[in-house]
Formats: sequence, structure tokens, C-alpha cells
Amino acid sequence: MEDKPQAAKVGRANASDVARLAGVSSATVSRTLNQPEQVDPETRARVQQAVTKLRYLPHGAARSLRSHRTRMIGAVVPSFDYALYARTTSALQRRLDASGYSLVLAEHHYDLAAELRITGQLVQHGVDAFMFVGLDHEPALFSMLEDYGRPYVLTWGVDSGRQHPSIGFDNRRATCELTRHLLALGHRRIGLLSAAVEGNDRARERGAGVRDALAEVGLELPAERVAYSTIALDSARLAMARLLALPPERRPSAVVATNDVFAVGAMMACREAGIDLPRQMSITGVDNTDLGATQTPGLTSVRTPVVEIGTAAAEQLIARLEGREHMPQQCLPFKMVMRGSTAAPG
Amino acid sequence: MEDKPQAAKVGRANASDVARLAGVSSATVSRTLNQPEQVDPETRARVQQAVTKLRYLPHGAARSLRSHRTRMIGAVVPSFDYALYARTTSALQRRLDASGYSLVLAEHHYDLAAELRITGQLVQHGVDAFMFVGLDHEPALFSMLEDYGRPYVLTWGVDSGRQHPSIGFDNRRATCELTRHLLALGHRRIGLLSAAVEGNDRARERGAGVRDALAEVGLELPAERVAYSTIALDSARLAMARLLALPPERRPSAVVATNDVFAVGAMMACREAGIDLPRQMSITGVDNTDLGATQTPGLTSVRTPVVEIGTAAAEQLIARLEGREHMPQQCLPFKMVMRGSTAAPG
DNA sequence: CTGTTAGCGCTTTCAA
DNA sequence: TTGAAAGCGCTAACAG
Repeated sequence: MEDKPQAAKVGRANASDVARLAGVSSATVSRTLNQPEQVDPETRARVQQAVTKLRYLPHGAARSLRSHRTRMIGAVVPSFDYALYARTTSALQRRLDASGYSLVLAEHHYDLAAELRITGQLVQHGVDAFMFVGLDHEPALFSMLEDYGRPYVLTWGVDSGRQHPSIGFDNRRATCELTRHLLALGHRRIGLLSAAVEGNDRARERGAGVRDALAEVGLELPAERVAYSTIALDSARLAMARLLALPPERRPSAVVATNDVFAVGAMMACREAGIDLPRQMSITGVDNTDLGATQTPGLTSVRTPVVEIGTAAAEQLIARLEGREHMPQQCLPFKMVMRGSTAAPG
Repeated sequence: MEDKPQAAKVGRANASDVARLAGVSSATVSRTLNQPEQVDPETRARVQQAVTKLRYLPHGAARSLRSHRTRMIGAVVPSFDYALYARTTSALQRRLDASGYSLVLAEHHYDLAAELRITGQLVQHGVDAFMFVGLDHEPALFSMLEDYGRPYVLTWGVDSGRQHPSIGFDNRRATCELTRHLLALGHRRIGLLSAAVEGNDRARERGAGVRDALAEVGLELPAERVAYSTIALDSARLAMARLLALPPERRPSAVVATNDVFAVGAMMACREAGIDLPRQMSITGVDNTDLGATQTPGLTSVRTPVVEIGTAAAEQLIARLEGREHMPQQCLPFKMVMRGSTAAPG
């Protein structure tokens, strides 16, 4: 009695076993599970009983080989760190679950080539439809999804060119409004703490929003007041330290970070440098995370519609898989949340 | 030319298409992909070329129907919020990826019945093996995994009864050491901020660790100094407020929270109540998250071996799937990280 | 309402 | 080293 190394199929019942026990054909077992309303209630009850008795779980591979659908939806996000996408994927899962779909999650660590590879694996495993974060992706990703007939929706941004279905918010206007707020407080030298913009439309748009607001009052954003960071507190801390190293008369009195993680990293750098927040430096983030909200002082940020994006994405994908109407583009509202990290320059 | 509503198979090439183009049989295509060393190098090259040309991806469902393996590994975690498990799942994915397996992630929101249901879906979809968080699970979960021959490993704790393979650390000793530290600082009234212990062995063990340390010096943990919270900052804040509402002579001068999220919620409650940290209240957490580390003052916590758990879990599962040797139980080291949130009572 | 039948795309004998 | 053929477990089409 050796163990089989692979996932063995000890004691696994199949549809014929259930059929035999219930005294019907395997087709009726299948119908009972998939179109119960087409089966006589009495027969149905007998089948259900047999299913329970044998602890029958339909074989997903066989089912999807035949039906060309797995009822699995993939969400491919940049990273699970800092829980930036957690509330969206939670909302997505909840909505999918309610319609009998399951969620498959994967992360690509901000590497679009990895995203393509991982998505290919999921396509291979039969995932029916996809949610991605952002508008920037490898062209090969779209052609693969096209080839294999997999619906998808891009999130976190709105595709103004309307080439791809998308659900998000206006990233550019979000940072534009934050910057206007800083300008209204009297700041004139405003810095930007951003992710690398290549392959990251959110970072690009958010940077553009800062420049928009500055341009409205005839100001510019000199290159020396822009620092780039990878998505990690420590990296953001170092990037901010570079801005702080500017001579006093060129150093920003306020910094717009393109997300809360960067903003908190910037706060760390200020604490280390003995710079008082918000008297000597104002800082803003984007995403309104707990990380930012619990800092001292609390981080001024933008509440982005993370839950709404997840729910809407689920609804769109389900609608498309089931051949129903849907809105291909949705731009959802955001809201500024003022806290103690912003004030008039001291 | 209507669009098919479901994931259609437009332009999808199959093994026969590849075979035809390469002038071989579909069996040879299969061998080229799965046992390339058994195929003549020249033939192999021709097949590879055809694969690329047709952008062929093997049909995962058909493959797993035949071979009884999907090379998918499932990780079922309590929640994606607060990134508590993010670094573990990242490490897991990296290690799996390196061996050609893919990761399927799901969350159960601390609901063990939901965990069972979700795992059932994954079993149906053919997931080969599983990682779970914690030692407490529905008995039906284990019998299902047994029935379907799916290897699994429990993480985040060590199963002293050795009934189940597990990889984790000594939760009890972690909070015991934190509590000893508080006692050494001179605290005598120590409180506990915990998750509900039912179905949560980590919370149970961590609470026991606090009681252990207190018992060592002849102290007890009265019920009024224990507050329970769900895993959310706000809930923890309210739970802490209940401890703060005790009359001064019974109110704790230090609180051990069973994780960093609770500890930060406790900090929020103290700030609201105008209680100075750490002079009037010491607080400790577990997990050493960025959320805790960036607070003012920084949160004293325990660095748990989150990355190591993920890597070790991947290695064990792969070893078992491939019939190799493995260590069924692993207890990994943790480390206390002292920060400003703990001090002698003021 | 239910059964019969065929076949999804692949891997795996077995034979050549 | 390669090909022919069987069949994994299920569901869709059709017949009754």
C-alpha cells in the first residue's frame, strides 16, 4: 500500500456512481446540478441525496473541457503588499461568489512581462475572464485575450481612447485637486514623489495632475523636485531624503506622493531629518489607507473608490460572460480626505 | 457574425493543429512538451516552431483530465487586508513559480465554514495541494482533502499533536516573551487585546503566552483586562476604549495585542483619550508590520518568519507532490523588535 | 422529463 | 523514436 506521490483519486466518486445510486443516468445527474428546474423534483431529491452520500464534487476539468467554461475569474494585480488592492479583490470575490463564480488571484510585482506570463498560465487553466489593474499592459496580453476569447476589464483608470473596457477614476484630477489645495494653503514650491512612470499609467496621470494644477497658477515642476521610488516604504524614505537634501531655497515646502505608501515613507524621512509636520513640510498621499490615516499627524489623502471598482468589475465580467448588457466604461467618484499632514507653509 | 457570449475558442490552436504543421502526430507534440528528452532533437525543434507559430497553449482542462494533475497550488488565507499574509503568499508564489507551479489564492474572512466551501471549489477545479493558515479548521476540511488525496500544510503554528503537517513558529512563546519584557519594565497590571479564540489557534496560543508569563511571577489575567476585537482598526480601537474605561486602579498600564493591527487600534484609542504613549500606557503587537513600525511612537512587536513560512510551505508541497522526502513539522524562529511603544510605567 | 450517444483535447499505453 | 487508438468525466444534442 504505497502512497501515490501525485494527487491521487482515492475514493473519488464520479457522476456514474451518483447515477447508479440514484437509479438514473449520468445525464440526469448533470442536469440536476446545472439546470435543476428541468428535473422532476422527486428525481432531483434522489440525486441530491446520492450526491451528499457520496460527497460527490463534479470534476472541474472534465466539466470545463466539455462546456468551455470554468466559472473561474482571474484578478491579476501588481502586488499584495500594503493591501492596496485587498479591498478591491475582496469586493470582487464577494460579488463573484454571489453568482457562483470563484476568484483566482495573482500578482506580478509591477512587471508587465510577468503579468503576461502569469495570465497565460491562467488562460491555460481555463480562467474565463480577467480583471487587470491599470491601463498599461503588454500588447501581447491583449492579443492573447483576444485570441482565446477571454473578456477582461482594466481597472483603476479610465481608458479615454475607449479601446478597452475600463472601470476606475480620474487619477489626474485626484492629484490636481490635492495640489490645488496645497496651492490654496500658500505653497509655491511643491515636490512630487512618484513611481516610475513606464508601464504605470496611474503614476503618469497622477504626475500630470500635479503639473496641471501648477500650470493653472503659472508654476512649473522642475526636475529636481521630482523623486522616484519603488513601492516600498524604505525606497520612498530615501527618495524623500533626496528632496530634503536640496538647498533650502529650492527645497519643496509640500510634497505630493502618488500613493499613501510613498507619503508615509516621506513622513519617515522628515522625522529622521527632524522636520516638523506639517509646519515645515506638508505631505499628501493617494488611496486613503489605514497606514496613512493612523500616522501622526494623519495623512491628507484621496479616498479612491476601491470597493466600488471591485463590485463593478465583477458585474461587468459576469454580464459579459452571460451575454447581457454592460457599460464598458465607468468613471467613479473619489473624495479628498483632509488630515493633519497639510497646512500653510510655516 | 454574432459574438459568442461565453469564453469562445476563436482561433485557439490545439495539439492536432500543431502536429499537422510540424508533420508529426499529436502524441509527439505532447511528448515534446512533457518529456522533451524522449524526442529526437530535430523533431523537437520542428514542433517547438509550430507551437510558437500557432501561439499554442495546451488546454489545461484536457491535460488535467488525463493526467490528474494541474500544477496549481492553493493558498487559503483568512484575509488580504492589512497585508498580514502578503509576504508569505509572495514567497510561496516565487518558490512555486521556480518549479513551474502556479498559485491560486483565496480568502475566507476568518470564517471556517467559508474556508471549507472555497477549498471545495478549488478541489473541484483540480488544485493539486494546499496551504492553510492556522491549525484550527473544520474536520470536514481534512476529510475532504483526505478523500481527494490532496496534500496540504498548515502554517503559522506548529501542530504539537503532529496530526497534520505544519510550518510555523511558537505563538505562545512569542507573547510570553513580550509579556516578560513588560514585567521586567515594572508593569503589573497587563491587559490583553485579542481576536475571538474560537477557530483561531493563534489567538488562543498568544493569549496563553501572556498568562504563562504572568503566572511565572504569580500574577493573573482577570477577565476585565481582556478585550476582544475583530480584525479591523476601528474594532480594536473600541475594544481598547473598553479597557481604558476601567477605574484607574484596575486599568492596565500595558496591553499586549495579539497582532499589530489591534495594537495600532489601541494606539488610536489612547490618542483619542489623551493618554501619552509610552508614559501612561505601553503597547505591544505581533507581526512587525509596517503599519506598526511607522507609528509614533514605533510599535514594539515580534518579527515573525513570514517569508520563511511561505518558502518552506512551497518546498514541502512540491516535495510531496513529486514523491520526495520532506520534514512534516517545522518550527521557525521569531525575534522581538523593541520600539518606543513600551517603557516603564509612568 | 429522462436516457443514449458522441466527443471536448489531451496523455498514455501498446505496437511498430 | 514515433504513431494509432483508447479513454479521462462530463455535458450538449437529440430522441423518446
